[in-house]
Amino acid sequence: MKGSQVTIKDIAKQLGVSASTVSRALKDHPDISPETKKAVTELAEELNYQPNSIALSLRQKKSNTIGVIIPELVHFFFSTVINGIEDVAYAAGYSVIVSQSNESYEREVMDTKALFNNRVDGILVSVSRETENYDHFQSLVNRGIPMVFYDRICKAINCSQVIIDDFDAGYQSTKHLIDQGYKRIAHISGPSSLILSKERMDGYKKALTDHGLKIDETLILEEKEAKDEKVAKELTEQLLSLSLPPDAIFANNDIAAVGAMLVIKEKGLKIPEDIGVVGFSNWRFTSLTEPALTTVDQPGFKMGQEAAKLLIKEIEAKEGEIVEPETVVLKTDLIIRKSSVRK
Amino acid sequence: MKGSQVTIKDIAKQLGVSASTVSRALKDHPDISPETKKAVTELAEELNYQPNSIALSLRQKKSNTIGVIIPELVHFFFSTVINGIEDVAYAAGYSVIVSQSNESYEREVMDTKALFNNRVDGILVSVSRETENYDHFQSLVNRGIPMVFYDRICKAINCSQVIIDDFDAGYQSTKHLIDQGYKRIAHISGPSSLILSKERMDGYKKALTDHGLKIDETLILEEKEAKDEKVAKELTEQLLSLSLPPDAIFANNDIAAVGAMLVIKEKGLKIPEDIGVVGFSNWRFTSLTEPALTTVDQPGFKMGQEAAKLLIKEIEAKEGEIVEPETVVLKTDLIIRKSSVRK
DNA sequence: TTGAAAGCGCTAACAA
DNA sequence: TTGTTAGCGCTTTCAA
Repeated sequence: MKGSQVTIKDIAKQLGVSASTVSRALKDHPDISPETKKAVTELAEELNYQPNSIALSLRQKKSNTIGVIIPELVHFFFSTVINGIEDVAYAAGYSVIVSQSNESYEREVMDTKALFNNRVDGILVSVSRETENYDHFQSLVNRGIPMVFYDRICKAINCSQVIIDDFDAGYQSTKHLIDQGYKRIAHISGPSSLILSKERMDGYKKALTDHGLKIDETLILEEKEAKDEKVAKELTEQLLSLSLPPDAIFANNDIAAVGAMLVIKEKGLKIPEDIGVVGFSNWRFTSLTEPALTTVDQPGFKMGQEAAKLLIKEIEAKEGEIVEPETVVLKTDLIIRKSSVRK
Repeated sequence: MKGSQVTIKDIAKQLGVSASTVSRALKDHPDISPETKKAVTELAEELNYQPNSIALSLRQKKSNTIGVIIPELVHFFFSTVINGIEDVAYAAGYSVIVSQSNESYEREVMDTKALFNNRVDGILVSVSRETENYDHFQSLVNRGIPMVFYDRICKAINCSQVIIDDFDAGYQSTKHLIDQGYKRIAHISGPSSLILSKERMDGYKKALTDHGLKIDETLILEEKEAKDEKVAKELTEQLLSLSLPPDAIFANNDIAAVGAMLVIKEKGLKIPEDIGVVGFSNWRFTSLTEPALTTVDQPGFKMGQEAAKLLIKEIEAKEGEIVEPETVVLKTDLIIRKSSVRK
């Protein structure tokens, strides 16, 4: 912010007019004479005048910035979401500030406050794995800050949200395994604190019962802590050493899927012949290196776009106008390769 | 930015003092009486007063924000860099605005201008693959905006920079292959527009000549366009169909390495028995799913930290003080697994 | 120890 | 058609 910038005053002085004239000329106000307009715009061009967005923010009480709280940037899915957000935000003239909670409740609370202090016009949130208390969000909503939840939503707060149809994803994944003739389908689920974990599991259960299979609770294991290669492998070990082991696994995430796959290989079993695996892939190249896995593809870019659109709509609603919270539901795709299907 | 915020004026009015007194009390100015101080801080607390950072920015001509230009967020390496940047920036009281160039020169130019207009106090840059003209950076540097380059640097501009010792990485990677007895080592290199591509290649060449091996230009292929699975596979096909094919490949990046590996497998060859592969891994789980690959691990987090430190040091240098550009060089690690080494 | 006033860069109501 | 003035929220010099 160094290197003293050209201001409206500088232009005004050089042209011997007032600052307001320059201001008006620059925004093509109808009152200003064509000559003045021309002189102003030309000099502005010449001096490479750039409006000071901070002064504008102060004046208009609007920062033209949106804040994003994201669990972790390193996941393909989430970084893709950011791309979608930027796509829409930039086009609408907003800057984007991204804060990572790193799946920590404490960090999330700090980030929320920091964004608020930075006077963002609105916030996009995907809650951390740890979060079970939502006061930090509610208090901002109460103050009238527009907020939209994406992916990891928060039912307790009445805001717009963009979600993936996780029930359907769970259902389709499980059905895909059933269709190939697998009978004992296990599920490695995500932490029960996340709504989407429950949705996926419900989809899984519904698919089983719809197709005349029983729900066997011994085949459902929860990955409680953070996603971790070791944990995923242990859970798979546990499943495979059951007296009645599963013949297929529906994994809640990429690591769980890959962990399962590694353990299965170690045991000398083959995918998909001996055991079928379907997993969510937050991770870019799962299907590139692991053609035997069927993966659930999540529409991250689209999700980012939709969330940003909703937020900007709320931000730009006229004062007093009430915006009814909306819910956008996006479908996943099942990426099936020949080599991931059992005949 | 809605929900009218408590201001210094509000506090002043309620307490029957002036705004300047409140301002001073809040920053613990020695002139203010303990009683006033107490009254002010207590009321501020009660009303949940938060200083308006935009007004502060305007007043102090400092936004306490740093801008980051990054080629693509979806790569593990780059998102890790962001983590490092945030780590240092937040601790020092700075916000971070991230812009992705998506490896596009045009986008990069736009991003640079946008950050400047947003009045960031300084910019961290990793140049896009396409960039060959650096005027957009030079003009900001000329205006006195502190700028630090990381990873993909720009020799033409005299700024601080944080780089990876890519020569050493190329050397070590190649040496690792030589040590295992491979004789015809190919190199899939990155675009020659990036300095680091050249460095890696020079390291590769030096390792060969240091160990009595000849440089065979037919074994060196450049991956010109964007990183792409298909291109990587084609290049490998090309290498393997040479009349004198290589017995090892040093790949410039993750995709090239994985692409090479896939083609090798398709041909019925084995890694590392028939052919050795070493690749840079910008990608999180290469070594998890591909234990046969030896990977070069790049210290992204550290790089982000160092770059942010240098930038903040420059930003906070006293007016007029001259900060000599510094270069920080970080070493890579070679991640070698038992299964990636030929006996 | 405190207050008044000016000003950061910009806009907009009001006046001319 | 243009200028004057006030003010967004804050800090700081100068005066009291």
